[in-house]
Amino acid sequence: MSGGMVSISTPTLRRLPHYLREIRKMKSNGKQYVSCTKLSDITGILPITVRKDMQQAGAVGKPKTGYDVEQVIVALETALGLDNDREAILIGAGNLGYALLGYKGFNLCGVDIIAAFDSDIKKIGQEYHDKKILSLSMLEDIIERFNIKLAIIATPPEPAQKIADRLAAAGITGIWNFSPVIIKVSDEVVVQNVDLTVSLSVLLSRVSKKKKTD
Amino acid sequence: MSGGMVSISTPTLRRLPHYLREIRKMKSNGKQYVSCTKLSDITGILPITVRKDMQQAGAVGKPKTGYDVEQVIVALETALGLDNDREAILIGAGNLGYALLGYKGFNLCGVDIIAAFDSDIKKIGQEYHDKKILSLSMLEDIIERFNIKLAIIATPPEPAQKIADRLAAAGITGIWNFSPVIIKVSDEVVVQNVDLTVSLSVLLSRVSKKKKTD
DNA sequence: TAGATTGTTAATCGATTAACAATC
DNA sequence: TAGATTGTTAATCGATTAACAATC
Repeated sequence: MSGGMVSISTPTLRRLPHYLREIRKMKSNGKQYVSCTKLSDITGILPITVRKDMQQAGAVGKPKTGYDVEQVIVALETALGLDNDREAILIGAGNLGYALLGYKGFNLCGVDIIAAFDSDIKKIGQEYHDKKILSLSMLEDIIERFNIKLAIIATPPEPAQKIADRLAAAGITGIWNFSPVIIKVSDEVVVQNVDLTVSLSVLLSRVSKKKKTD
Repeated sequence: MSGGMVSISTPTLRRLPHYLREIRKMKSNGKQYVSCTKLSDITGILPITVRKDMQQAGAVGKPKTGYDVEQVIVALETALGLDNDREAILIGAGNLGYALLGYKGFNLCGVDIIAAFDSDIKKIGQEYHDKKILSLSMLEDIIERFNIKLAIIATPPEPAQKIADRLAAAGITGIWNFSPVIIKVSDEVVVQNVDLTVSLSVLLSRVSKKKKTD
């Protein structure tokens, strides 16, 4: 659909979901138009930044009125790749895996976890949040049979790289990695890391810096 | 202790934990020195970037030999604010909260969750991963009595802002926010967001962009 | 010594912000 | 019309990368 041949920068990509969430709220409140200044007020992001982000997302607005809510939602969803539903699998049904299996935010992104894998025989065959836990030996079979492209790694760090290798070989193109380790994959696979120790460290650093400068 | 009066940039702050993790491994393997090129090989980060990061962290190395493992660990821990232990509380004992209560990564950061809070009467009084679930009405009391400075918000988005207001008023200076909403606080409080919907959206966007350009 | 590595200074690149024109 | 808002072009800022000197 044209519109977005331009590549979207990572900082912008990170802000888009916030706009989308707020605009969806407005839509359900019956609003028809939204302006950058309005979004700026809500999110705390500078109006000019919002405008630039909208531009990158391929949204087109009308001077004075702003952006059509329906249209801008479509633009943002397309830019974020939420426009087509996706099925995902999860590897590692520990504490974090369990929480992710019950996480509702996935629906907002059009993602549905169809199965989870673990190596613990005691877990295999059980259901967590209505999702079946399968043996890791079935990994490739399920990926290929259901043509899965998206995988979530929620294992300890040690097996993460090997799991990633198996996923890539089986045809996975996107890996959401919660394991605190840097995973190396070929260029065809996209890895998005959520390293909680990194995030916590950044918080601690900022807090103690603030304390020092007081 | 001088060393680090210079403020550390966010991108650098994000990379430091990776170096720290790998250098700790080296230490336990008996290594005495580590070079930027070595760290680059392991992490995939450019050597010059590693060197610049080390500089920001206040690490001092020797030409030809590299950085003393013991010394650089101290430097990184100090830069990351991991040098003093911290007690934290958690608000919202749902799926995610439960997982966080059992998360081992906290120890690596010197953080210990001493209690969790929830509004659900059925949960109050129970123990998750050996941590007591307390009533939200006791929030301020516990924070002040134990002089807690760090809080983790793992509630749904709706109550998050109000919780944050209560936390700030009670003396919390650092908030780790897992709720998918932008929290507004005064300048004295540091908020670090872990918005899973944002992270997942970024992944989806990258995957679908890659698909288009093939 | 020679060579590898750190430390430092400069160049490049990209994101943010500012200024202003266009338009409904 | 007047004013608010988008769209666009330019300026600023900061992070990354490159080049090279210093040093063990």
